[in-house]
Amino acid sequence: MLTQTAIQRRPYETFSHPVANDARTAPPARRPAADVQSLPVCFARNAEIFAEGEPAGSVYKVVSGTVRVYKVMADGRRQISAFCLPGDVFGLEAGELHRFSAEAVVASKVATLKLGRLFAGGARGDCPSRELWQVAVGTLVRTQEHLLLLGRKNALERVAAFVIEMASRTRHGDAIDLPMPRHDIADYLGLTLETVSRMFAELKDLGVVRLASARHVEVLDPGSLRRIAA
Amino acid sequence: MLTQTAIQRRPYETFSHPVANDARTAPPARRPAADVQSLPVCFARNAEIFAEGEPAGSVYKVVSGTVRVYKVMADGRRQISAFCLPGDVFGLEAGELHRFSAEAVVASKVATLKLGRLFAGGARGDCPSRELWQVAVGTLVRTQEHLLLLGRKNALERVAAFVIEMASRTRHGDAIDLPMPRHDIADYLGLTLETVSRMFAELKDLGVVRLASARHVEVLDPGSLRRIAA
DNA sequence: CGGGATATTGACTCTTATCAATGCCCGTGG
DNA sequence: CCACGGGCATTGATAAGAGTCAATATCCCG
Repeated sequence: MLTQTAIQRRPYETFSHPVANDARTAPPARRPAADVQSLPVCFARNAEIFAEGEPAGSVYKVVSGTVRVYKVMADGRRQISAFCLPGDVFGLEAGELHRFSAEAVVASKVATLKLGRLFAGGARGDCPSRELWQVAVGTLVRTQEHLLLLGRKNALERVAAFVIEMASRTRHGDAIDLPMPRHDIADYLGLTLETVSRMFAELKDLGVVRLASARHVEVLDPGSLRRIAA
Repeated sequence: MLTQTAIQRRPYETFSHPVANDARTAPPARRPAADVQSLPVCFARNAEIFAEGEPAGSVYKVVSGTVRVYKVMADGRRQISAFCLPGDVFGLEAGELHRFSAEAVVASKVATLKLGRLFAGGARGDCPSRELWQVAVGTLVRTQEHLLLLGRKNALERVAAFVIEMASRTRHGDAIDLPMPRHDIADYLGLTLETVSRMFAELKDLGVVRLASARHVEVLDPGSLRRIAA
């Protein structure tokens, strides 16, 4: 069932309170990343920079070292969405909360930039409109969600997730009318059309959906479906 | 070698010149999507809305129907990055050219929005700064690139692509110093650490790289490496 | 020099791809 | 109205790629 690798152990010395160690200037701040602005902070190897679910309000720029940005599934499967090298910025979020976690891969210096300062109150030059920003950030969120699916979910989970996604976006009660052929679904989910077909059959056998026809799916058991999609 | 499905045939009735058919108002425009602004245009099933490599200068909003946004590899493997339903916006690009193609899945109406209008010359409310915009769009581009890798590339191709990515981002001649362990690489590439290790061994056996140690990779044959990464 | 984390390698399993046959659905034309 | 045909989908048999489990091997770092 769980095809892909799960993280066996994670006995990292989780330094949840990284310590500034640029000894010349830094006071012994606690949680400096969240408060200080634009002052590079050091993180030890494997130290957490921020975690999924924490309030977001800054972005971070790697000054030296390497950072991994990742997401972990309930059962421990992990998908790293990016490695950030010096100069890279990470931690940008669409909403109020971090949707990813970030850790230093090796001892790294990271500068923090308060988001408020990055929104130009009045424009200098042309900056994107609020709507355009929403579009870009929304696309980013969806794409990142899809990364986890493609990197770490098995065929059944992918198809279940797809059904959920389509159901949530085309609300007609719990009957979905798929506009696309199996081939397209396969190319979206990184599978073959035969596998997609088989997984639909399996969801049907499990009593989770009913297939009036190939394009017409009825969700019978949303709870199980959500559980399967992981 | 080529694990994933390639598109067997694509005998779509490529309507490269979709025709506006809202008969009340529309003149018989040619290539209306690129010129008209904000006037919904109809696309037939499987009609091309834009193609990879074409100049980009607008974004598109689905009014009715469904659109697939995708990328095709040289050998025909295709990764759909998104299905766009009514209300969704697509076609936003970081640079001058479209990096994806878009087609109507079923007969669809699409509104075109010139990008110029979406950059607020003077700000109403706060809009993101140019830098922040660059960060968001850059992250988006990288994430989308990664989608193709995770959805459609096999293990050897993924590792080869990873080596290329790291080489291009950490320029020290052609010797790379990987800061992360195999486990992290695996979780980035959607593989297991054993498979990553084996693929490095294979690249070595092929004479494409040299492994001074696990963390120290030397690219011997960039051409082959690029060819393998697909 | 020793020890723990990290990496490699091997044997085997399992999921998913591949190849191929058949079935279904729907529009079209006799 | 029914038969035909073509695209699409399902199902089966088999193969291949990647995962799993397990046994070393190597590399740091103290």
